Amino acid sequence: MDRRVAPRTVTKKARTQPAQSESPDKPPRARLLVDERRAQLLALGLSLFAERSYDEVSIDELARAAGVSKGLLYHYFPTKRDLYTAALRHAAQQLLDETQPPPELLPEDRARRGIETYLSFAERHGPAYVALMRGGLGADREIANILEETRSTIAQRILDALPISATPIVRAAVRGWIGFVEATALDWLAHKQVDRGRLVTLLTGLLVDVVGRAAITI
Amino acid sequence: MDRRVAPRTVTKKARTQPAQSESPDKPPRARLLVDERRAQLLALGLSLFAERSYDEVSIDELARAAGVSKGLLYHYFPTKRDLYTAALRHAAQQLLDETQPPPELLPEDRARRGIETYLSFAERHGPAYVALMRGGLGADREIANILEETRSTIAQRILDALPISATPIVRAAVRGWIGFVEATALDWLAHKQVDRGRLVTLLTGLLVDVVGRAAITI
DNA sequence: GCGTCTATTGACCAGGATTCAATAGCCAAC
DNA sequence: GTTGGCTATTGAATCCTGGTCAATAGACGC
Repeated sequence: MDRRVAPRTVTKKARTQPAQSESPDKPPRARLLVDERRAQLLALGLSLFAERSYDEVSIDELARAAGVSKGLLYHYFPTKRDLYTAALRHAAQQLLDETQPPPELLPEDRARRGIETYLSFAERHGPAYVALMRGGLGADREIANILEETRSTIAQRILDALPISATPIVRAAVRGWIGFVEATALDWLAHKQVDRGRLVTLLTGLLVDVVGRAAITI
Repeated sequence: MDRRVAPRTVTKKARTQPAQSESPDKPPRARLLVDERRAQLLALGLSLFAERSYDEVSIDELARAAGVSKGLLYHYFPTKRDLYTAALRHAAQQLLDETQPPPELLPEDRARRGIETYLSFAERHGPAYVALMRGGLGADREIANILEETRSTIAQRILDALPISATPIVRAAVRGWIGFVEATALDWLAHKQVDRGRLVTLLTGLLVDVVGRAAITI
């Protein structure tokens, strides 16, 4: 996570390098491709917002860390919150991608594998995962939507793999189970008291219980 | 939810009412008892923060809605966030109080009753409950702590009522179950697709499943 | 009525989000 | 290799909102 952009586009020619010692080390304007810069800012935002809360991270800090002017941030993201939500969306998508289990596996294995990769993601990204899930920002619409969609996508994957029809109660149960997974993942990250394998086993088995009980609940 | 304080302390004497038409309707300073004022501001804060996110509600708006100067808010709450957390804490405590089931009931009935009152609370307070749970504010420490303590208290209640010892995995499972309840409650509020009684039955039965499965998970 | 206590005010300040006209890399055409 | 144009980038100015503080004005006891 290098917080300073390597002025690679400059190295080609290294022209207009006045070598004036006006300021100790003032890197010349680094002009990147739009996509590169956007990706850089996104990644930086993600890493900063993962460690500290939304308004503990100022635009100025963000800009300084990126080695870029404040104005440029606004060129890429119309508002601070947009940067935040974009970063969140990015992380959420990454989570969805990684936890998509190979379709050739048997249903039970798919479930287990999905849970395993989910926990891996949580463990690997630590604070970012917490930020993603606790996502809050005080019930902000946009944020809530991102989380909502993410959960919804996961729920749909599960429902699709189920041999029974997705009645409202089954659907609710699956949503609940996702809440269960999030809660235990968070708890697990915080305390690391239970063995990872046991947790996976518990979660997998529980999915069966949950769906089963939902199906027979009158 | 009247957003203007009735100047009740003034009605006693109604003195120094100059009746000058200097401004259409400028209510005289209403001097309340500290506790009253504090309670009023807390309630107002809760209602506003329940509807819109933390920084969509400005101090100015809060003050205007309370019919009070900005400075007074800061007399009662050292910071905007303090007001927010105080309101949140208040709501959380209320939730805990209401969901405490009568101790004379049998364990199963206690569980059922607790869940019922929990859902009632969620239903009755609607947006406030959502704000409480989604509470985030970007993983702000203080906020997270309030939610953490609330969940922890509920978990402890359950663990105390359990006939088995609270091993780490059982503890984790109970935490997970609480996450399950929150997720389904939120979903239920949003869609109201499943019958309340069925949901209670599902949640109650699941608590048993969860604890049982946790206890036997190797 | 008068003095005291303190709840309340409103003008002020500071810091951080946002805007925008001006600047400067890079590329292509000559 | 110079010139012109496109646009990524800047930084100074603005605006908004959270937070401060000395001054004001209800209530109450005397």
